[in-house]
Amino acid sequence: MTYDVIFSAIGDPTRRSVLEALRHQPMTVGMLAKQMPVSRPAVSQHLKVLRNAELVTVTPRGTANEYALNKKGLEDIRGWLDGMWDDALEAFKSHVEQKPKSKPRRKK
Amino acid sequence: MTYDVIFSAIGDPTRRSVLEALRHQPMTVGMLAKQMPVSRPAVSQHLKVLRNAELVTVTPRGTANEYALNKKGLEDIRGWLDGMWDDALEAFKSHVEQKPKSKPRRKK
DNA sequence: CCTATTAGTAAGCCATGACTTACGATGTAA
DNA sequence: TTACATCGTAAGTCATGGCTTACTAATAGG
Repeated sequence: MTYDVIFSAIGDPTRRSVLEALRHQPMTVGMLAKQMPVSRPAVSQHLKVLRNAELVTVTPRGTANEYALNKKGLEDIRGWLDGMWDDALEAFKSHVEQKPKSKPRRKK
Repeated sequence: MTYDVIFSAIGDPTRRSVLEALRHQPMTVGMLAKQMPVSRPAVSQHLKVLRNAELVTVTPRGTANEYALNKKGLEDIRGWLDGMWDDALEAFKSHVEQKPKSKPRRKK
């Protein structure tokens, strides 16, 4: 697992739309494409990226492929976020006593 | 606030490096640039994006500009993540009884 | 079988954005 | 004031990646 793969995956708005469409129930590629502004192959390519980032899983059902959210990827994101928080809170605490700011700059 | 701005901001690996460098203590642009593989103007441009996403804050100190993490952006990310979880957990539960998968495809 | 449905891949186009160098603006200190 | 340090922005280059239109593969059903 690399954060690069995960964050570049959710960095794309179309892919986030896919994830949000899968929040309530699994869907096939065709169903997803039908409610999105891009073509089915485009959705297919996005799903490949999401699969690689372990953000979705696939289950073949006949000729259809059913995609669903994958907890793994979401947990990875949470892990990164928690790591940021822990250290950040420390940093915030040790900077409650702010040093004085310099005088404001003249506007151009 | 838009998730587009936030997620496209953290989608870039260099910008995530910046955030991680700021986890422990605030830093100036020069300090950040010194420990990164890109030029100072590049860092400056990234900081502009991070500022716009409310992921960092600036404090002028003389001619130097000190950047620090901004809780706001991190909280926004957590918000998105929590939203995904709530609905996703429901979906997971209602699919514990899996329908049978079709027979596997022949390999090409 | 033969056809229809569903989906992944290949190839190519094109916009977005990440980077560099050059420059201008601001604040500090002698 | 002059020189220096620090920074943001402008302009231009170039690679990345998201999209479309073919095309191919695989399964279900008559």
